[in-house]
Amino acid sequence: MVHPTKVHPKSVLRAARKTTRRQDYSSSTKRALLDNATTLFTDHGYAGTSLDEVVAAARVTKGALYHHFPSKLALFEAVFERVQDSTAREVEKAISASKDPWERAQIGLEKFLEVCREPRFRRICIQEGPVALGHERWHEAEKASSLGIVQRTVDDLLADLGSGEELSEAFGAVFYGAIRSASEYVADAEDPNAASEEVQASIGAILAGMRLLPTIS
Amino acid sequence: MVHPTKVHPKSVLRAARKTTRRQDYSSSTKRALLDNATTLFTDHGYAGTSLDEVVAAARVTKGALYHHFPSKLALFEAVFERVQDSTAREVEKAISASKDPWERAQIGLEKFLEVCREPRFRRICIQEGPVALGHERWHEAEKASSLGIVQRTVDDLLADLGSGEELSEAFGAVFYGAIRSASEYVADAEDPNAASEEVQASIGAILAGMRLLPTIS
DNA sequence: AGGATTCCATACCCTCGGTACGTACTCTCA
DNA sequence: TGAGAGTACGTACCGAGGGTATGGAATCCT
Repeated sequence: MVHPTKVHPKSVLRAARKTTRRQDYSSSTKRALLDNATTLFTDHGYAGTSLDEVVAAARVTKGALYHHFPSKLALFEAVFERVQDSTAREVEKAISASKDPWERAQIGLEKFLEVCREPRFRRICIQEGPVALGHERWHEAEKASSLGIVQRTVDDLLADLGSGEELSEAFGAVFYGAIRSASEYVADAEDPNAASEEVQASIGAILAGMRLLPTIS
Repeated sequence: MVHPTKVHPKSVLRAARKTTRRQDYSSSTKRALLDNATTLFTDHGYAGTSLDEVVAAARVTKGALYHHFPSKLALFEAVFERVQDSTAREVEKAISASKDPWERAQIGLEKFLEVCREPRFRRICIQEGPVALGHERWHEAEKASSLGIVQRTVDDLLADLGSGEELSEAFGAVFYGAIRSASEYVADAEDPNAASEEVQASIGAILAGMRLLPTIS
């Protein structure tokens, strides 16, 4: 887009520093808005948090908020994507430790349950997400993130079994729902550690059973 | 609570007819409110429907609404419970056709997926419910309804296998999540009939695998 | 018959998302 | 280096919508 024909020396300096002080301030207030909005959305949900609360927590005014985000929904969307990305990256990184698809599934499940212990992802991405963004947009976003990870993992399992590929998407949806529900079961439990073990044993049993099947159809 | 010592002849007549004309009018407008609120909540969600729309559709005013329901949330709650109850009863009735736990599971799943083709239950009880009522209240309601059915079915399966009872609740949560997610997979599919078959085959495979396990732990 | 109660309408209040506009500060560029 | 342009906000206000207060008409009780 930008085609500077001549480069001013000062511009060179700024190109080295990459940002101006002004931009630093700006991105700092934007981060403050995102951070505080994240905690407020996590605690009170989308409809339950007012923008006045957000800007007060970030120590700015609505003018600042609406300079950075065109609407409350856009603010939530930015929060949503940040939480989603960080979670997905964490799980993906843990999974990459192994090559065996069954081990990867187990590691991924364990890591996912661990991440969900903190309510951020559960509340923002699982509970509020589909309602605030709409089921359509939410599903698209999940397909590119958590659901995508589950889908690829399931595909690997089916490939290892050598059958059931035509049920790939259905299995992906089923397992994703199972994992989501499991994360809430763990979060609601009085003893989350024990609950996590239970859930891992349950899904582990399901996977073990599938391995025993001669073919899947 | 009520201990009528003497029964007035007129009261006897009303006891026979069971309701007065006035009560008929009242319950009629209440039903109109519930019906229209149900379709509006289904189409636009909880936050997306205004009470003005509801009362306009029911051809009454906010005075009438607030006479019957103390708040918007209470209105939603009434709608929620009605949809939830009718759905649960339908599934329960279908399940009762068989005694074999594995067959009951299959029948229940099929019926549940069929019921979820109509968006009422999905939107109101699955999507909006937890956000509008709060996760706590929603989970309690589900435990007494759909989740309860799934839980009892799962318990029967584990009992038939003769192991895994200590994982009962975890399995219940996992399967319930799987089924919920499956219903949305079916609803979003271009060919819901085919998608329903896929999902039933997937969960069927999972159940078949579990039957092959010597023990579950 | 007359008071009590139910059922509902009307008018109003308050919160909150969003907009219009003003302003101070900074960056650019001659 | 200083003046114009643009950025990053702050302030004041609007309108939609949930909720309330009040009143009245119909009905029920005795």
